[in-house]
Amino acid sequence: MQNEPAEMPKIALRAIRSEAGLSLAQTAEITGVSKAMLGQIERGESSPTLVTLWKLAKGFHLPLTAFLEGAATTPPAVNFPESIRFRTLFAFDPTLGSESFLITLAPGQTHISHPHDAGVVEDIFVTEGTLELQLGETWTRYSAGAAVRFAADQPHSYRNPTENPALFHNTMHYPRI
Amino acid sequence: MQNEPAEMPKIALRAIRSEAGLSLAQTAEITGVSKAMLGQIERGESSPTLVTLWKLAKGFHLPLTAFLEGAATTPPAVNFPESIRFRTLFAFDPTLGSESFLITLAPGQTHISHPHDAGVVEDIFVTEGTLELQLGETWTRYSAGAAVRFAADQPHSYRNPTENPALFHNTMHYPRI
DNA sequence: CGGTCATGTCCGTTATAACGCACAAAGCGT
DNA sequence: ACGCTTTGTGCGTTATAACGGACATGACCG
Repeated sequence: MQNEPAEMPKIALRAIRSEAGLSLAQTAEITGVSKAMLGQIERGESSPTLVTLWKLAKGFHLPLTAFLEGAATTPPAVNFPESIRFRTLFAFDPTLGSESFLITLAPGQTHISHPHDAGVVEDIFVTEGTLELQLGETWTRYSAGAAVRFAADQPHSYRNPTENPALFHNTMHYPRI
Repeated sequence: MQNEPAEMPKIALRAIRSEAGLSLAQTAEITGVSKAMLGQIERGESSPTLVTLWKLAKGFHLPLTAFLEGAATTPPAVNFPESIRFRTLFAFDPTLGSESFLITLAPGQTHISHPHDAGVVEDIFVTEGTLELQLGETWTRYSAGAAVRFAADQPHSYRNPTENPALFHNTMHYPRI
C-alpha cells in the first residue's frame, strides 16, 4: 500500500507568475532561481528543493503554502435552520478530538465559562459584531474578523458590550496523547 | 542583492518523528525515504526535494505544512489566481491535528480541491452569501448559516453561482492514525 | 565481560536538481 | 522584408539530494 502512484505534487508557480505578469527572466531576477529551472518546475520536469521553494516564496513575498496545491484546501456548503443562540455545528468526535459551536451573544450579555481539562485549547472567530473575552484578569476586545486561540484550562468569560448582537464561532480542541 | 543570510527553512521532522515515537529505520519504512537522508534532513545537512517532502507528509498522514516552520510566518492572506482568498485563522498544530481557514470565493468562481489523505475530515460553515459544493457527481447548494462536514479524501469542488461574494469557514481535521 | 540488538551517523555511488549559455519561435518597430 | 528584442526551451556541466550498505555507539541480557 504504501507508495501510491505518488501523484507528484504540482506547483502553482505558473499561475502565480502569470498573475503577477512576470516573464521567466524577471522571475529569475527577483527569486535568484535560474530561468531554465523555473521553466522545468512549471512543466513538472523537476521537483524543486526546499531552498528553491523558499527562494520563490521570498521573491514573490508569499507564504510557502501559496505554491503547494495540497497544503491549503477547499470548501462547500449546506442548509440549516436559522436564528439560534447556541448552536452545535459539529458535535464532539473522539477521532477528531474536537467540537464546534456557533454562538450568538445578545447585547449586554455575559457568559461565564468554567475551566476545561488541562491541555484543552479553544478557538474563537468573531463573524459579526464585537465581543470581549476575559482571560485571567484582563478583558480583551475583538471585532468581526478576529481570531483567537487560547488555553481553556483557565477560567474565562465572554460578554457583548455593544448594542448589537455578537456572533462567533467556537471550537474546542481536546489534544491527543 | 539580496541574498539574505537566508534563514534556511527549518523542517520539523525530528519533532514530528519523536512525537510519534519512531526510529529513523521505522520512519524510512513508512515514508519510503532512506534512513540516511532522514538523518541529514533532521540535522539540516540537506534540503529535501518536494517529492521527498511529499513522501514524508504521506507517511505521517499529515499535511505538508506540518513540516514547514516558517511557512505560516509570512503574509497572512494569500491571493490565489482564481480569485479565491485564503486567510489562515489557525495554522496547523500537530498536537490538535487541525488547521482552519477563512475563505472568500468571488462571484462566479469555481475552485477544485484535490483529495486529501484518507480519514481527513473537512468542516465548512457558510457565514455570508451562497455557495455550492460538489461531492462526487452531485452539487449541493448551501447558504449563510449552513454547516457541512464531509470526508475530504475524495475529489471535491466549490463554486459561487451568485452575484455576491461567498464567505465561509473551513477547518481541516487530521485524525490520529 | 562478550553477544545481540537497536539506535543514528559516515562513506562511496548514482540520480537528479540547478546552473549558464546558446538556441528557436514569436512580437515589434522601421 | 529586415534587424532587434523578448519570450520560453534545449543542452552540457556542476552541485547536491538520495540511496544502500558499512560502521560506531550505547542498551539490554546472558
